[in-house]
Amino acid sequence: MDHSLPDILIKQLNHFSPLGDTDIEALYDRMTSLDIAKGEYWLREGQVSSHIGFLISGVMRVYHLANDKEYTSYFNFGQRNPFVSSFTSFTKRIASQENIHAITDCSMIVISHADLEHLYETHPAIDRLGRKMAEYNYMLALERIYSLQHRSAAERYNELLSIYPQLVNMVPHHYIASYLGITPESLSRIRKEK
Amino acid sequence: MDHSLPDILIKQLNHFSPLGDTDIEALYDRMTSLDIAKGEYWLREGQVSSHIGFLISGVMRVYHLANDKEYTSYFNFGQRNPFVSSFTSFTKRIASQENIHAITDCSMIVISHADLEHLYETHPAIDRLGRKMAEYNYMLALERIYSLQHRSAAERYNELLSIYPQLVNMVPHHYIASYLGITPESLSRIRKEK
DNA sequence: CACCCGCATTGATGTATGATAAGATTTTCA
DNA sequence: TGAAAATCTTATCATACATCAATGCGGGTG
Repeated sequence: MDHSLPDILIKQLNHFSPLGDTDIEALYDRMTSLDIAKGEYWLREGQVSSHIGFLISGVMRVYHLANDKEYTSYFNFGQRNPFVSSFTSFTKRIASQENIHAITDCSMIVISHADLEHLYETHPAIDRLGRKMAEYNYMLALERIYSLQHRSAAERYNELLSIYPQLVNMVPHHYIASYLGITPESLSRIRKEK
Repeated sequence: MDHSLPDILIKQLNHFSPLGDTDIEALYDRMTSLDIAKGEYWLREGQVSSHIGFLISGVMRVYHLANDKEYTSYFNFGQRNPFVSSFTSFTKRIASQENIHAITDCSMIVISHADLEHLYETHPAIDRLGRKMAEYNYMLALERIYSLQHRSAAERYNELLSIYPQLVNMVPHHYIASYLGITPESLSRIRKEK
C-alpha cells in the first residue's frame, strides 16, 4: 500500500513492541487498508480466514451460529481490542465456525496469513510483536474467563459498561446480551434495575 | 542445570516451534528442575510471579481467593496444559491475585522471568517459540470462553471429562466445581444423573 | 480402635435467568 | 410518508443453579 499507514496503527504496534524503520517499511509493503460498510461481512462460517485485521474505526462483531441462535464471541471496538480475526481459523488454516461482520462502517488495516508469516520469517522484531500481541490477547481472554466463571449477568454488564461506555449505544442490545451469555430479555431487565 | 532436560519437554517445545541445537543448549543453561510436594505452594497471592513452569508430572492448580471462596482459574495437568504460571503477574511484573499449589506431587522445569527475557533477546527461535505458546494458550482460552458463555454446567462437566478423563479421580471435587463455575452441591447432582 | 475433620451427598427452599408470548418502539426503506 | 421489519420491553411461567442445613462417609491421627 502507499506510504500512509495510519499513525494510530504504528503507535499501537510500537506500544506493544518497538519496531525499527525497516520493520515499519516492511509492514507498509504488506499491509493494505480495507473499508467495510455497515452490515457487510468480512468472513463467513466455513471459510478459512485469510487475513487478520487491525481495526482503525468502527465496530466489528464475531459470532457463531448454532441452534438458530447467534453466539457473539466478541466485539472489536476501540483501542483495547483492535485485532479482528477468527483466530483459530487464521492460525490453524482450518474452516472458521465464525462469521465476522461490520456493525458500523469500519476501516481496517489487514494483512494476509502468507504475508504475515513472511514478515515473521524475515523480521525478528515483527515476530516479537506477534508474541506480544498474542500475550496481550491471552491476558484479555483470561479476564473474560474470570468474569464468565464467577460474576453474575448484571456484574458482567456493568463491567462491559465501564470498559466500553459507548459500546452500548452503538450496537443492538441483543448482540450485547449474546456477548454476555444471556438472553435479550434478561439484559432488558438488568438495564431496568438501574 | 545439568544436561538432562526431560525428553518430553524438548519434544513438546519442538512441536510448538522447531529449535536448533544452540537454542536447546541455551535452554539447558537457563532452566532448572523443581519438584513440589503435594499440598505445597509455588506462588502466593500478593507475590510477583518470578518463574514460569513447564509441568512434567502431577497436577497443579491456580486459584484466587475472594469472599471466603476459592475460585479455581485452571488446572495444569497432562500435555494439553503444561504451562504453569500466574500469567498476568509474570508478564506484567505485578502482584499476583492468584495462588498456585500442587494437588499431587509435581515435577516441573522452570525458568525465571529475567532468564526468559534474555533468551528472547538472544535467540529468535525461542522468541518465536514464545509466540507459538502464547497463541496456543490463547486458543485454549477461547474454547473455555465459548464453553462458559454458552454451555450448561452439565455440558461443561462432560467436556472436562472428555478432555481430562483421569482428572476427576485425582482432584477434590469442590476444586472441579469451582473450575466449572458452580457449587460442589451442583456438581454432586450433575454426577448423580449419570 | 475411636474420634475428628474435611469432603461428598442429599433435601428443602430461594433466586437468577431462560422460554414463550404479546405488545411497544424504533428503524428501514419502498 | 407509511408500512413492514427489526428491536426492545414487559409479563408469566419454567428451570437451572445457589443457598442453607443436615447427614454420611472416609482417611488420618490421637
